[in-house]
Amino acid sequence: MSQKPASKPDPRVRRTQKMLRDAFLELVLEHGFEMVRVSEIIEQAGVNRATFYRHYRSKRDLLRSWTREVGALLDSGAISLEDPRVNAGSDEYLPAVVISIFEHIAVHASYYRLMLGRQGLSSIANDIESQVIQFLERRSDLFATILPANGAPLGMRTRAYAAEFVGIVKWWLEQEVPPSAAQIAGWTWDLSSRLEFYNEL
Amino acid sequence: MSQKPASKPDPRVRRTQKMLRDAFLELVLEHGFEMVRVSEIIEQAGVNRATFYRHYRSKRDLLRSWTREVGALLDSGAISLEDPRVNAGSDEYLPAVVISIFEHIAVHASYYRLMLGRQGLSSIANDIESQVIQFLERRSDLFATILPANGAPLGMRTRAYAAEFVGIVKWWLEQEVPPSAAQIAGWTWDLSSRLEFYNEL
DNA sequence: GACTCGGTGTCGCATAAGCAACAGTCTGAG
DNA sequence: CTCAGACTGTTGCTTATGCGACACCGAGTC
Repeated sequence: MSQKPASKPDPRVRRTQKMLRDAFLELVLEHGFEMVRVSEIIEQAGVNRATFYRHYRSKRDLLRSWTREVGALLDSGAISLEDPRVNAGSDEYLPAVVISIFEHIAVHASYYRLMLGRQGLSSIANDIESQVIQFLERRSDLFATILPANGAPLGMRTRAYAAEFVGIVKWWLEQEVPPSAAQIAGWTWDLSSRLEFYNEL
Repeated sequence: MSQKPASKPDPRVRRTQKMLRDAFLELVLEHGFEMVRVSEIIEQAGVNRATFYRHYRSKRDLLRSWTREVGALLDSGAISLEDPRVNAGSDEYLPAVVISIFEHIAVHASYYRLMLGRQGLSSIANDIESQVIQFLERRSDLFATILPANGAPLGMRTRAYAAEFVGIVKWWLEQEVPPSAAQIAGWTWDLSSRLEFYNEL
């Protein structure tokens, strides 16, 4: 879909990490983070104890390593910023990356609900927001030009937009009948454009 | 469930074989047996080519090896012949093994439909029936006493019962709303007891 | 014929995963 | 206190898998 030859790691590694994460997710959803034991994770995943510790130092580390991937996912999705598939003919410009990010979240909704839900692990939610911030800062070359400026420092706008984005995602994950990824992406983009509106005052 | 310490094979082996079988099943259902290439199987399964050939000599071998397990599954299920969990208090005696066999089939219904369906691979269907026959012969010590005799040679009764059983399974797999495993097991058992009825004539 | 081309099957080497054993920590029961 | 049990990390060794390379074989195609 979006990742092409981006340095393939060993398939065995991807497999076991996926098994461990799936098992972990299921157990946390069932019993809560604190109650989950490493021994339960590896049993559920069908993975050896030694193998678990070759990848993670603890269950918290498993969580963090997953969160770290958010940044990588954002980066890989950002490739499609030039992808003109969205609203190519429309007068509204909506970068495809925004949609693909929400699509990614929709696919992994159970993960994100675990991390960002109301009773979720707030420390992890902070980590995720940090990833978003760092992404925006990494790609400030892109967003500084795309996102309208209103005189406020770029750093401040970055932080504001990151927080706004995470807030929207949290709201989205709470909806009974959530709007489509494209729909929410459009609204999100409109919101970010309000800076331009202020500008015109 | 039914297998306890029965000589655990390497988890990695079980995993890759399951991945290969799942991929194979999906591809055969989609394109038919002949059209499926080994290279497609391994790609779908995410397994290396060399690994495939370490387990199977060809796609036919994959199929056969799976069929061979039918016998093992029957054997492992037959352990529960003494298990009195079914109809323990009823006047009807229904060996638990009969139910567990049908439960097994229900769980793997997609597999069995592939093998035994009308447009299925008849050679494999024959293999499966052979497995059932061999099972009944292996455990003739059990079934010779449980299944009523009517004077006909044991060999003939074995063949008749095996064919009957496979026929029932085929019918079961065709039903839109199939009866429960317990239900079909009860009927099957009743049918096998008709020999007793003939006896009383 | 020679020639790609796509698929098959096999090899040796590198590495991830499994396993069994171990010591360390904590908690609760006696 | 002491012991037992459960869980955690860690370690060497074994084994299965991944990988790349290779030869092989049809079926088209020039």
